[in-house]
Amino acid sequence: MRLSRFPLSTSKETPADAAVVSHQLMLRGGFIRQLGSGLYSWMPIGLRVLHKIENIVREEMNRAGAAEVLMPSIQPAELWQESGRWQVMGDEMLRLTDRHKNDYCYGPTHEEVITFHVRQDLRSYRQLPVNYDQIQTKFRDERRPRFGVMRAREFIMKDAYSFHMDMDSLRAEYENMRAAYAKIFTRVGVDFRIVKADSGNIGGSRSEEFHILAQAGEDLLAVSDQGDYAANVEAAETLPQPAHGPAVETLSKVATPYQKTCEDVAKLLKLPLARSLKLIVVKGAEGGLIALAIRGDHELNTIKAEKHPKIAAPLALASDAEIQAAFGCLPGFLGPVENKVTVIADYAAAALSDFVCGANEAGFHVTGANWGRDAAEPEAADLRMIVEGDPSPDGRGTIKLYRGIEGGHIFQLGKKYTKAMNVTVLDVNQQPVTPEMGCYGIGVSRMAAAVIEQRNDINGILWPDSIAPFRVIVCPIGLDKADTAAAVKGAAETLYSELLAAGVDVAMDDRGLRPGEMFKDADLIGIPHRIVIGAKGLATQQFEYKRRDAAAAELIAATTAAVLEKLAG
RNA sequence: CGGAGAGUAGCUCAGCUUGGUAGAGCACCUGCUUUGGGAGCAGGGGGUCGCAGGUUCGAUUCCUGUCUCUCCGACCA
Repeated sequence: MRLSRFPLSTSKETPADAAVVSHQLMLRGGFIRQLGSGLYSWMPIGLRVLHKIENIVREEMNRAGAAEVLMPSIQPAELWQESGRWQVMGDEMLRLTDRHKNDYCYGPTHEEVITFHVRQDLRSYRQLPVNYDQIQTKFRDERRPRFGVMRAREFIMKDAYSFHMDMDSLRAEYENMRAAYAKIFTRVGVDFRIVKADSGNIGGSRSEEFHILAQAGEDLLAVSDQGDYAANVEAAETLPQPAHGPAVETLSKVATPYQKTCEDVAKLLKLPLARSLKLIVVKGAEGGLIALAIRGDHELNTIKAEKHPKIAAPLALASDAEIQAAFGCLPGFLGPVENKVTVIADYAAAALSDFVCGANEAGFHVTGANWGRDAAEPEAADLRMIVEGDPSPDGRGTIKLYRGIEGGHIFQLGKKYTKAMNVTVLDVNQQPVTPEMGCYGIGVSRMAAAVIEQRNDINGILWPDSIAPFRVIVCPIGLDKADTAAAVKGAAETLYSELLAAGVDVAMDDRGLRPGEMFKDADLIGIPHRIVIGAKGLATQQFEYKRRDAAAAELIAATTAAVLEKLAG
């Protein structure tokens, strides 16, 4: 590609609205342009990157035995009503009505559509297992789109859906996809980590996320410093603790007129925060209220809470009025002592003795509270967010927290959709069987941003060769100098055409810019290899070669063969 | 959805408090000069000041409404 004909629009200034480095560099380099909140166009240079990522994904999916399809982005409401998700998805799903007043949505995902097609086409166990994949545009009406294409509303996703006669087959395909994903992430050139995940409203049992480690990541990951344990904090278990110690202190009421939080109470009483206890009151699965007891220095994990059989899902906090009626005071002074609401305590909270908690009376807390003596021994459960320093749930090492960008997510869905949508195939005994299902997603457009988060420096992006918009850029210098221009131009043109002939993805910077501008642009847009051709070097039959990530340039022989050798190494 | 902020030239922003019909830098165009890290000089083009009302002789400026965008939080395959 000749840059003189390639619409490249770079900028020196950092756009005001971009908060993270990938968004800033994608805008400065002209990779994307914003159309509206969470809506981005991929400009020519950006689309080259996107296509390279897509091609890697496509190749590896193909190699792993998936069959590519392309499904509509607009989907009829009926399918979503069948699966039950027309209600569940809420405002995140963009709903549309056509001229006949029929309801549709812009697909946020495609479980329903593929299941519909499978129901049409699959009759026999002989047709299974099968895995359909597609690379396609999704729309999710995020409450708060941010960070450019990292969390856009419209985005490109590779999704895949597999169908199986039994769980063994599903598990095998899950492993197959897991391995394919690892290859994809490796080829794209990112540092990633596979972590245990919550499956969210998509449903199903086993699920893992592929995270690209980066400070700008929106997810927190709990990783053992010794073992293999790694999980999204949403899904990271905490371990049961030994039974609490004996009561030593006597229960006494203390005035805490202005202290409503555990932090404030602990500060006032000069006690460690870890000896305080808070109650979070939620609705029970069978109606009524349930009080969740959490240690003052811990945080409730709402996903764990709503999975508890006694707690209503989705999690619903009790209203102030309900709390007033049940406890006789408002949140800020609640405690398990002398109350009639069922308490479920987090393992760590259940292990407390001589703790501080609300007195169920506005303006007062109690110290020296003990389970068994002052409050009924509670049911203990895993309810809290894991924190740094916790023992690893697998018993090996200690948890450290990292930030990650979710680049992929794989699920064993089981029969959730095939059952809801009445899919059956005949087994060898001519009996109808509801197939098991798996699904596997990669955020293709997000991946481009995630790579930049990991690979950038003061001058711009450092693309890996595999997804760079161009692998090499040829920069002829001094094209306006009457005496040497012809020689420089000739050498550059020869190199350019020979690289093209050799199948190298090369850009020729024939825009006639000054050297500084060419170098700044090449660095900003992250071309991994740069060949500079100038009169100086040609005088000694040399080109200058510089890797984007190298500190300095080096001189090489002024031949295409020498350049190819550098690219190979 | 709660809180905060911003909409003025392609971009980054000033001007608004105290009303008198708009500026800078970058970018762009022309010419000259320059050619190894976003050069220099000279000249030039470009904005119904987000939109709609209101107040006023007069509104980018004051008032009201509205739309959009961003940030923090909550939320989220």
